[in-house]
Amino acid sequence: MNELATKYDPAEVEDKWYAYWMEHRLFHSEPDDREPFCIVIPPPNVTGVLHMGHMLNNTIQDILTRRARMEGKNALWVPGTDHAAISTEAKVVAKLAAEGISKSSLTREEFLAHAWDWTHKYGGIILQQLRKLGASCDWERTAFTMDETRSRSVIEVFNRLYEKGLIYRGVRMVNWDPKALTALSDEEVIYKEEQSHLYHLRYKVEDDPEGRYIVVATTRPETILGDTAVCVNPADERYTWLKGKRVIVPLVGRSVPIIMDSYVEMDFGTGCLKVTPAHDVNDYMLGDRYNLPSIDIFNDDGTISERGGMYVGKDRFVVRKEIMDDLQKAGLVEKVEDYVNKVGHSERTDAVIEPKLSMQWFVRMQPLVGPALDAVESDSIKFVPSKFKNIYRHWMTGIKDWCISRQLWWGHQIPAWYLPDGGFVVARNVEEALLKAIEKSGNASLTPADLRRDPDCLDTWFSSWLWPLALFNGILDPENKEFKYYYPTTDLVTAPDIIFFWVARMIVAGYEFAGDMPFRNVYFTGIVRDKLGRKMSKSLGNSPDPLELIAKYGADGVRMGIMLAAPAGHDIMYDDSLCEQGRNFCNKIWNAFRLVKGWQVDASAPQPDSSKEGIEWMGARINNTLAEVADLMGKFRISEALMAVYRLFWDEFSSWYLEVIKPAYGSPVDAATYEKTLDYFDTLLRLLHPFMPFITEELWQHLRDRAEGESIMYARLPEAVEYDDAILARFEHLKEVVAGIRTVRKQKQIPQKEPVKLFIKGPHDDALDAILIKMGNLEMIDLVEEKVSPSASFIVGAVEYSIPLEGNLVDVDAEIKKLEKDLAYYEGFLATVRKKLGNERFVSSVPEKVVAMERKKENDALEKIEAIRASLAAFGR
RNA sequence: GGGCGCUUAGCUCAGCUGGUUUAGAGCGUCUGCCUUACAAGCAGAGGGUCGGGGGUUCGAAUCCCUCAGCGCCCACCA
Repeated sequence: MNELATKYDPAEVEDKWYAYWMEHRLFHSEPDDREPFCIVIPPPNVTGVLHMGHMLNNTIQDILTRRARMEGKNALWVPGTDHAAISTEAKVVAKLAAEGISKSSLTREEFLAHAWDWTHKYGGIILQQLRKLGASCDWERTAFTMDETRSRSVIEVFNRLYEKGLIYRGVRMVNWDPKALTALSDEEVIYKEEQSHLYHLRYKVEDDPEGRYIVVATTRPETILGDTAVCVNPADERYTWLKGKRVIVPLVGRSVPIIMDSYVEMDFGTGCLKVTPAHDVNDYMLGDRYNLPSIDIFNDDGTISERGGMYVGKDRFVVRKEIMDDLQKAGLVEKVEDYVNKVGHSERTDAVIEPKLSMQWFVRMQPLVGPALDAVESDSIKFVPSKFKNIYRHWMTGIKDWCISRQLWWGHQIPAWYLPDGGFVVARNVEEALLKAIEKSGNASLTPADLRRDPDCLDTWFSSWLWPLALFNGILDPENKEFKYYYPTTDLVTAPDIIFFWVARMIVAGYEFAGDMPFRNVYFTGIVRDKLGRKMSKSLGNSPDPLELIAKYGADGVRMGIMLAAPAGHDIMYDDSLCEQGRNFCNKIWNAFRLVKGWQVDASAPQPDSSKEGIEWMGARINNTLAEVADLMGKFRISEALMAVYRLFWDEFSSWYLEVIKPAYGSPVDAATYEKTLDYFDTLLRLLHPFMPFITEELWQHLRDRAEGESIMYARLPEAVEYDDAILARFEHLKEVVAGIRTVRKQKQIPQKEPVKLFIKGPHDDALDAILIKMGNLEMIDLVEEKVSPSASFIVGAVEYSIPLEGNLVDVDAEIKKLEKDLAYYEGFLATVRKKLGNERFVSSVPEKVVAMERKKENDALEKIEAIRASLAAFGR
């Protein structure tokens, strides 16, 4: 094995092992007698590409899945993609536009053909990218939110909810996206603070002999075209004289009534509110209450319509400027103030949302949320971190109806058919619709051609919310074996920004359609930010390309890098240097392997005592970490678990254990030590595998002879067994002694190769003497009553260690200074301990255990102080 | 305007049902080393009094109050 390169080359092994895992179908899972473990992937947009958020998210899912598999569970990670209605349709529309084709010139079928072409061309790229990461998804189960089973599930669910009276169709004020030309749900509107203006406009009082006017403050002057009233607070004495009067809308010249409603805040703006019922949620409410006409002045794309009467065809933001110019010229502007307000933007297109009155489909959510709320409240479904429970509860308790219709073609078409003479039926297909239509209309001569299907599609999330159910066909065939085995799934890993869009709704759907939770634990990742704390985004250009990172650092290195940066419950401050650390760690593992496999083994060689001692310690140390990692993983503290393994491998196994058992150069290692070392290496690789699948498979395969088809993926993770804490404590003491010797060597410039003598004064445990001699390169250890001079000494615990030196090498002043510094420290410490112990109330009111601990501290400090004093005395102090 | 969270070494974070040797880790920094597994490395060292202030307690990074800064979620003041 000596011909192995000194550096690990990930490119050489990653594709090889991924192909091997695929070839042997090692990711595939079928129901059996084992305990199931299941994760369903948050389906990425079918035509999307991998970004850092996916990297984080999927690395975590893979770690959880691989670990469960190695714990002997039947682990399944189901991959898939989302049709992403709005964003995919927008991409296809843009692509067609580039070719000079407008969507409106196409039939629905033609457009969908283009959309499917696009999906087949770009769809699944992201899943290929996940393979580069090492994702152990069961690709045989890859699903799509618009495939046959998922589509039928969506239609079924729509029908069931409709039959229960939980889906209705009606005219409501909805959020309109003038760019995507569709209605949106409330959740798809992002409110952003914007620097804007508050325009104070003059409305003349109609037929007023004195020519009086009132001043109305608005942020949207262009909407005066749709004004149908002006409202003041009835308690506002400034405006009592306006009662019963009418005012003239500036420029427009329309006469509108003054209405009085306490909704208006007297101390905001001028206390006068213009009312535009068609374009503002609150104005709509006022219009409703006072029976005002509603004038919709906008076209769907945000330009002014014929009904606006002026500026027809111009964009709303252009009109805002123009109308202000015209108002200015007409002397109808009182003043313009700077003003910061919140403006709703489309989550997908970023277009400014226009409140719009329109006919849409809605789900009544309130009757559905009960069990979902209770499940999280009672921790039946566990949220990690738990702070998201508050956010969830707040949303659920104030939940509003969900607008599910979208004016798109790409998606699940709403299963409603309109009858020729009015009315509609909801059905699972056109045949069923026809039967229902005939029954409803009493017209037996109806044919499918007489029915017109609702052209709109459903919100993407109306299919996503069924994901864990529909993946196992749990909607259409709830008694099937797979659904019964894998559902409820185990963990869900997702970003917190889709808690309402997706997580909450899945929980609702789980209880509504299957009577059970969709998953037991939800792990919310942080948001990946750059090292300046900015969210990674395309527009900022601060997001590295994950595939380039993998090419540079290896998939294992990148996985480790991102996990090191991802403490539970925090955003991720990502920096390339973390991947570098990951890559370096791979190299460390690689070289440890080169060392061990490079040894000659001599079956007849005796096992040195130092190796026996080292083996005993390493066994305990590994068990210690096994337990720690199990505990941390159970709490989803994944980066801490990784760090524990990292330190075990690097600091304990490589820096200590391997150095302890390493044979002299050119000498063989004894068989017992060698075998035990391979065992330990094997265990460490298993412990590492969920985090770094590729390098661990590569080395595990080479560590011993493996049969074709064998994989570390299915090697069982050892469970921690009992060990003696004293072994660990003893070794920690030894490390300090060795470090002390090294420090003396460094200060006195004594090379490691030159053996030294070590004199020990104080209680000495000789259990690790063989290691001490080897690691310190000691020619002898001697227990003494009095310190030997001249020498350099150091104290560990209450034991004084000294190395005799040529007199001229001893810097007496420095030695004394150091000892005095230590003495001061321990005397200070002793004082604080004694202060406690001297306190009546402490000794009488505190558990005995605590007092005993303080007494031990006191005792240890005293011993230490005594040792230091003795040392100083030897220098004549 | 509500609600939640955060502020601990240069950086990123543990510790927080108060007492586990007058604060821990990784990275970075500094000082020696190209010592035949690894310079993507080895060995050693330095570094914070726990955002400010007040309080409770025998004892507080850990509990309470308050101030400041940062972040997130929600909300119809145009």
